[in-house]
Amino acid sequence: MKTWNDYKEYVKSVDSEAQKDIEEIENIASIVGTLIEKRNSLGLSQRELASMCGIPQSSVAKIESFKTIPNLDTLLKIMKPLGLKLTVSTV
Amino acid sequence: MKTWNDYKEYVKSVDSEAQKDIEEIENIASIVGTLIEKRNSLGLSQRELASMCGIPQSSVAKIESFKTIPNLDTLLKIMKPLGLKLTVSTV
DNA sequence: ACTCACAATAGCATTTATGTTATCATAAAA
DNA sequence: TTTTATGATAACATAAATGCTATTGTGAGT
Repeated sequence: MKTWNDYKEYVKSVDSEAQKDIEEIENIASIVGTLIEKRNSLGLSQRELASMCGIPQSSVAKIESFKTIPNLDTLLKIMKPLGLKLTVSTV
Repeated sequence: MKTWNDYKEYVKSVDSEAQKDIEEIENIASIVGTLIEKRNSLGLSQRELASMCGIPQSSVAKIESFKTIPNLDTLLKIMKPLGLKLTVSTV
């Protein structure tokens, strides 16, 4: 069983430019992962959350399952009822 | 001369559901505004920043002038060379 | 077995962001 | 006055997200 790190190292060995793409993927995964955890910790189903956001359940599912990368406005719509906010800070 | 707050109050008086839309707009404006300030403080032109991101200058301009709301991945591409990161936190 | 809630997915239309290239208006500098 | 750099914008094609509706597979509970 290969781990995510195994794939990461492989991709970087094949494509030296992959580093920043990988960082971006992990960044997105981290943000979306936080959404999922928060939704679960609040005991909300995708349908419930979606109706709070005013977006369809299918859109929530696509984002949570990494089928699509959300727009900033959609992301904020979802974060709002979860009590989450997006902050820009310096590295 | 009407201010942004004047328009805000007017819209809210006409549409009571407008509150969260307004918050979302201000949230996006805050994030994009930070990008603009940071780019300027670094003395970078849109063209220079765009080439660092691997995206066209027109895309940067459209986002900075609020012609489009960026995707999460595009936003992260732009933030990277500016030394900015996106953080999810609880309200 | 049956029901129920759930996440995932499918098909389709529509909207929107993105890429590409080029141009425009402006202001600053030569 | 004539470059030069800059941000904004235009037109078009393509890619992608979203909305809408419905369905599927799965697991929990009855």
